[in-house]
Amino acid sequence: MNMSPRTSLSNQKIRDERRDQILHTALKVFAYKGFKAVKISDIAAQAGISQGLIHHYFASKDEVFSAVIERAMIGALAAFDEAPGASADPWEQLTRITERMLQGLVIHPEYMLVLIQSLVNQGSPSEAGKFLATLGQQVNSNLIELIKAGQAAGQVTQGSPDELAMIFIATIQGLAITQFTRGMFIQTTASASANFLPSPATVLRFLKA
Amino acid sequence: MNMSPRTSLSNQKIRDERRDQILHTALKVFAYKGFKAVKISDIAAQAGISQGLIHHYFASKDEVFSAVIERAMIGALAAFDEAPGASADPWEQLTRITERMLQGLVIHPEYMLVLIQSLVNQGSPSEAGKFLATLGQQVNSNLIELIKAGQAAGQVTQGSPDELAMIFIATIQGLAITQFTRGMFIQTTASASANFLPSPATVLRFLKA
DNA sequence: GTCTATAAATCGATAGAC
DNA sequence: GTCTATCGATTTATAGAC
Repeated sequence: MNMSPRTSLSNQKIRDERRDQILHTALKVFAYKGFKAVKISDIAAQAGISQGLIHHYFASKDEVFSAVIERAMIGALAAFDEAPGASADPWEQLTRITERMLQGLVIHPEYMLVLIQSLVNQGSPSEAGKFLATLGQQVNSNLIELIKAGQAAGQVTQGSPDELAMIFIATIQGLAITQFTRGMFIQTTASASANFLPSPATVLRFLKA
Repeated sequence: MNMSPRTSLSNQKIRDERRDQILHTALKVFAYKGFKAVKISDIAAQAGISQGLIHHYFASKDEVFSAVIERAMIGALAAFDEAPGASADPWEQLTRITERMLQGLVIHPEYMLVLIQSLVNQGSPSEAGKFLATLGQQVNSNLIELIKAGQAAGQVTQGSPDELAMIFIATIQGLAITQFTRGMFIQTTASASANFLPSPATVLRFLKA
């Protein structure tokens, strides 16, 4: 079994790309249909490969889903990462994080949707629940710290930081659903604004001191 | 076929009760697992009856789900119904509606959850989507009218009523999810407030003029 | 590495007994 | 009105060819 380094590297690259391709496709499919309603063949068809090949890269449907959830959760956490020359002003940070999340909902609604799918459906793979619980706590505590800092600076209204963080997360999650179901509840009267998400300032209004 | 009235009435009562029992059980099961993940046998087991009996009352699984969605949607609309001696003050009405919805989330989280399940999952029975679209528009326009009235009275902040209504609905939906997943993200530090929903006043803060 | 064919399990729906 | 038994269709996962 003498493999040249070149072949070995080449194969590894193909493997990585396929794996990535499968996860990328699976994200969209799972986000719109939920774990149980998705058939392996759905992902395969959308990715333009065979059912069998997916099982070559992932042992089971559960494993694909868990990998998708882990990715999405890490993406959600990334919204809290500091930009290079970021200010330390709490309110500006809250605004920027909200901005990122709202933009994320417009550009890649699948990330938040698949998380909601996993949250809402008992019977999703238990492995996926682990990522959600662990990384969800990080999101929550990051947010609470920021709210406390904002309160100390007199920018954020007084009140339980836990309660305020709960509403913030709830609003973002709810907007993801609204974004997804856009078109169902739109009035026939022309109202262009109904087609877009609210501004960060509007979302954060309930926090303003 | 000479049936005495008494037997006929008796049978009808049994039929109505069974049907109600099935829908009541199905609501909970569908809310926690989503349409596709639910087996007819799950509902049957939870209701203490046989699989076959469910098919005796409903032609298909789709039909059970649609009936559940219709019930839940009518329940959501009911939050807008006027109480007997209700005031005409817009802000008071908003507060009362919010209060009812939040109480509903605590007492019967299944109603909102099953609606979210149906909203989020493509591949739910199309019949169910009809109820959602029709009744969802009613909820939305009721809310928008109330917000406009509040703005005219100087109680609600200026801004697009559509946008504000969107955030309100998003927050309620998101809180339903939060309520459902309570326990996953609770910090180890003692914080009793993390176990409860926010007050109507806090939820409505973003609307306050 | 990728595909086709198939095995094995699951589940919605039906048929018929009580 | 209710239950048990079964059919038929769907779908995950595997086996083997290319």
